[in-house]
Amino acid sequence: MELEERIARRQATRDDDLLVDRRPLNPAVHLAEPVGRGTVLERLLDVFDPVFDRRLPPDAAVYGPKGVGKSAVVNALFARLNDQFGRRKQRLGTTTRAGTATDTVAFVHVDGYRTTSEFQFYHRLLDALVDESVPRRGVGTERLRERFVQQFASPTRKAVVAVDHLAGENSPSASELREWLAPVEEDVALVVVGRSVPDEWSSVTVHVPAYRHHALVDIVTERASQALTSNALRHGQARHVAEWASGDAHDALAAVSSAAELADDDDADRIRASDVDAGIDDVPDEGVHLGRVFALPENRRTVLSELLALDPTPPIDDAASAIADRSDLSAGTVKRFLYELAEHGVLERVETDATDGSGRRPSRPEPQFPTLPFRRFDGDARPE
DNA sequence: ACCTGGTCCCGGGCTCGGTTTT
DNA sequence: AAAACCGAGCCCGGGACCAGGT
Repeated sequence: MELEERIARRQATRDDDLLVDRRPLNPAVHLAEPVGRGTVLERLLDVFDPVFDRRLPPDAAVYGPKGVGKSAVVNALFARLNDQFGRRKQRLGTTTRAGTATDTVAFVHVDGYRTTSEFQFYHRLLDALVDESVPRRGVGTERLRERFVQQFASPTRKAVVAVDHLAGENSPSASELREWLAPVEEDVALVVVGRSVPDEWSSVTVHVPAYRHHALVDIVTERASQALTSNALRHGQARHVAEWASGDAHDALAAVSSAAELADDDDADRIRASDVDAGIDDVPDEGVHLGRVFALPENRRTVLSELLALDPTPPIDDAASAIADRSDLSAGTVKRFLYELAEHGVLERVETDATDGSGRRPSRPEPQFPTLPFRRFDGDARPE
């Protein structure tokens, strides 16, 4: 920790709040330096080894269960490698004459949650590769693709593109990505990141295993020490949460974050057992990652936060009209959003037992993500 | 048979960048 | 140079239709 940070923390603690800085506990935000992922990093560096000779590495699939730091590792590694081997961004349409510059390999990391169409795919890549702003509207997909392909007109220009969160409901599939990259397949390597290896994947694979217990305890302890006053989270509590999360850092951080907020709201001077229990309780089994919720379009997120304000959750129809009253969306649209979110696993429809009259029984939309951290962190610390 | 919940899908409007006309 | 126009993707609204329960 830097000296300045330490001093800032002292100042912040003067009002003796338990919670000094909640950001390190945000489960959707990765640390610049991944903890406990040494072997995975080595394995990835093996795959990317050709780049040290300025050659293009092979395609690769990075896979492993939820919350084990796949994105964290790829994100951190790509940032460093791009600093090392990527060239400064260049203007659209200008290419360096062959031989006047050394070969460069740009490393670009895009999020599949936010990249749902071919247009957006090229847009994000161009945004990372060129200096000037890339139009979001008013220009066709065809045109963007041409500009993208043009980036690789120079034989010295290459790129490694990582697409995160593959196999999400709206995320593109590996075969779609291959199609989109087909015009530049000689110059671009594709790295896919997801829960499993895509079908018919014939290139390299790198497995990211769940965190071991002690590694997860380290992560929780490290982040808690940055976020809270000292000893606010006891070691036994960290171990307890890590045990419960069984290797899933997202769930563990969500639980600790909620526990800290609850304790802080009560002006407690340390996290109590009841806070930990409540924090754990707020994290659904088999829920979705908060990062995925934060990646939703703004209107869906406002619908979600309005939904959380309704307690207890009413049946979908009532919920939709209540939310519509408080927003500028129509009840029909809100209803459709709720059904879509349930379809994508963000909400779960729970059948009510109300049997008023005839017709099919309605269901209530229950959140399938940690709601306390959602309320605290939505809007801030969103990448891109 | 009838009712209500749930799914699917498409037209139109919005916004923004590019292009043509004034 | 400014203004008017056009066309791109995206989002909302809502209708048509299907599913499940009495």
